[in-house]
Amino acid sequence: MLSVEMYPSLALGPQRIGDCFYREREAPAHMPLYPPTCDVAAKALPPRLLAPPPVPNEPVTKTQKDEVKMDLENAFLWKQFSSVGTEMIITKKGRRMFPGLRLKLSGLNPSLRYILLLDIVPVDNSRYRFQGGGWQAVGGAEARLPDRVFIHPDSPATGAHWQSRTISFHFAKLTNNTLDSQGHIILHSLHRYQPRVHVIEARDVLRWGGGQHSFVFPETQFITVTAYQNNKITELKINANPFAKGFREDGMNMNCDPCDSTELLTQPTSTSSTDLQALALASLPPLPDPSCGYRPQEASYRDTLVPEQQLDLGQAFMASQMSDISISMANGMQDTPGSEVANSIIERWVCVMFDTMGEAAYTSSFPAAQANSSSFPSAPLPQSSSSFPSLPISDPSDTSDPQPSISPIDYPSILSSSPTLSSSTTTTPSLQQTSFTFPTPPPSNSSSPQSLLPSSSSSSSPSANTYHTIPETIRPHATTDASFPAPPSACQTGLQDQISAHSLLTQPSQPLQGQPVTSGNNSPSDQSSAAFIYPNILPPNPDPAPAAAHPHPNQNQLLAPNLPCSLPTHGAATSFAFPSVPPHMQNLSFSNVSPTPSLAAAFPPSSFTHPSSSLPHPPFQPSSCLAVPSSFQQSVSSTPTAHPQNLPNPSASSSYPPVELGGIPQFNPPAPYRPEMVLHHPSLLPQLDPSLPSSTPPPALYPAFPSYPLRLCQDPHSSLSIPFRHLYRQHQHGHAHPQGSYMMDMSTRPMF
DNA sequence: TCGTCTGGCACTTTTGAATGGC
DNA sequence: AGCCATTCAAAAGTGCCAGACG
Repeated sequence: MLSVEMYPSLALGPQRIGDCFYREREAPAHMPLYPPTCDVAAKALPPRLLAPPPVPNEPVTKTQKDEVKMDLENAFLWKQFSSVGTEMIITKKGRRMFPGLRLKLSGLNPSLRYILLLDIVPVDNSRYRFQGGGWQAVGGAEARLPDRVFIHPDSPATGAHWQSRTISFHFAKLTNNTLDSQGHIILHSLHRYQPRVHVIEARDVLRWGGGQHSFVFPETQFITVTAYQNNKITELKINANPFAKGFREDGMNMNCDPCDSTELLTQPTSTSSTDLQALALASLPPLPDPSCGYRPQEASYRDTLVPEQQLDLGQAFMASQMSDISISMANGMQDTPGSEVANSIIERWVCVMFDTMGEAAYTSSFPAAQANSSSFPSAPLPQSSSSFPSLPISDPSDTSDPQPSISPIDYPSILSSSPTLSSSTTTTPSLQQTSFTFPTPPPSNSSSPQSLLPSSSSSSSPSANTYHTIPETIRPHATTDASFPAPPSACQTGLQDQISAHSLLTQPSQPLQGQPVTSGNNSPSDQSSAAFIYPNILPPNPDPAPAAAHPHPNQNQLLAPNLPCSLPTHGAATSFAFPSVPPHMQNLSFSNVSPTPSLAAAFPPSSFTHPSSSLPHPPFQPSSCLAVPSSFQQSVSSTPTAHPQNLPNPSASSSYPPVELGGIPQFNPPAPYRPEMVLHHPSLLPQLDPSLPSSTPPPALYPAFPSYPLRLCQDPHSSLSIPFRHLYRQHQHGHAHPQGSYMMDMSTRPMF
């Protein structure tokens, strides 16, 4: 089982959230500085502070927030890699991602502060092997590793800050070292992952956990490797990565700054990314199908707003903490015991937040993912020629590309609600629905009129209103994986692409996802046969039916409920135990949650099941569920209706009772330093495998993962200066860190 | 034997300190 | 003394390769 022994790093102070912050500049050699721990606060933290704010009795309808839109600026580059089958090197010391995630945010409230998180979740429950020029699933995935979240160094920062520059997560590193103590994101080699970005409001020091938006860019899926398998990928990396310049035959120098976490936007579009892409692409073969050309820059995924959670921590507390955090807070820092408490509280809050986030992630990210992935293979839309997959993009400057580019598809936000924890003060229920805008239309998608595409970058883009959805569903295995490279059978026209949110919701129910996987198909042999051919090899028009017919071997297992929280099948739904979480915390934001329909929509069962997570965790209650009110759970679990088909209109779906957010006055300007933080949180581990039926608990491929209850442990290192700490999933029995560090204590997790 | 992983290597970029000039 | 620009060395990132491991 997972335990501290197994993951020593988990117990390390640095791992903690607070520790996650470090100042890049200050640290020599880019070594993360782990400030002193701030555990003391925890000890000092008065119980009352720990207690979550009371849940508002009545959800207040919250005005729809501005739609938050996120664009993947270097989507073009990602697309290039995706078309070949993106591979990411992981090393023991940690390896940066390339391409990195370069994002542009819009729709944020300039005055509010937001935290940006990056997490990487497995796409399916398979292990891959590069064979015959493609990636094939060759077996079950390995036991899931501690989940870590990378918090953007600039976090928290104002909406104006985020929107004024290109946001890059290049600092995030991937490692295969399960004992990693550097806070890197731990992944298994030869597994397929999907990065996700979460935007969380931090309205004020006292109240964090406002609306949450999660974004998934299907083209950013990748397979982890310790050495590149596909020469094409190597070529792309060498051509596009400045650090690999030495390997270029032509010595082409790419103009890009790999190190900028955020790039100030002097222009509407980040030139650097564009230039980079252009340069990188220059050497690349042209895309076969221009008609399907999509404009990464313009494309944007729209997230769904996650229920807001508020924690009313208390100003004094928050102020002190924030100051300590070195996050410049307007309120100034008070060096008082309160600060310590604040830290602890924050950590606690983070745990909770992530729990809720997890849900959010499910809602937003999954849907998107589904849509996306599905779009490739099973996209309902007509167009089709999906040349997308393996075709290289010829025109580096796709922006300039005269050819019709596919307008970004806006996916209806699956779930947008901001259930606010009712703080003592006001609670405004806010449901927000945002649509997902898929930056990259299904790969092969046909050209959609540009006009249709709202440029994500432009704040003015009206896209917010439109919920365009791509009816595609993601399939974890074989054909479904197509999301990645797979050539979509059809290209979407912008108009066509625009699908009502409702349709989006319903789509999940479509054949692919909805269809239950038969156990018979699960045989290992089947797996190999059904092997998903990573990128190119996918059949032009993957037939959903076949996919269903040849589910990944693991699928059976995958059958587990999509949502961790929705594990009712396991019977866990109601039984969640969150030792560390106060009861009311659990109920926090969701008390008002509207009935299932919305939830179901948000979390289509089929679409979310992640084999690894879901399967193994029978009883498991993801921490993500932590914040979920019982009602929510019930809805989810009880709502088999979750099937998209049954789902009500998306708009309706966003029925979460809004949690009220306190308006925090001012966050100080972003801290000068670049703190990085990695969190372990179960909640953020949604399952990307849509195809799995939620209703039936899958047979366990792996020993079931027990639940991951959140547990706060005291950490001797208290560093008031650091607001956040890494949260680790720890075995429930997890030994409290000797030093008493706070950790996410995940309930027992079997070690394999 | 095969597949995978690891560490070292050469190369490049980035960063910060040191230096010099104004 | 302060500011700015330039230079240099160290650190870090990159892919390649040979060897080790299971």
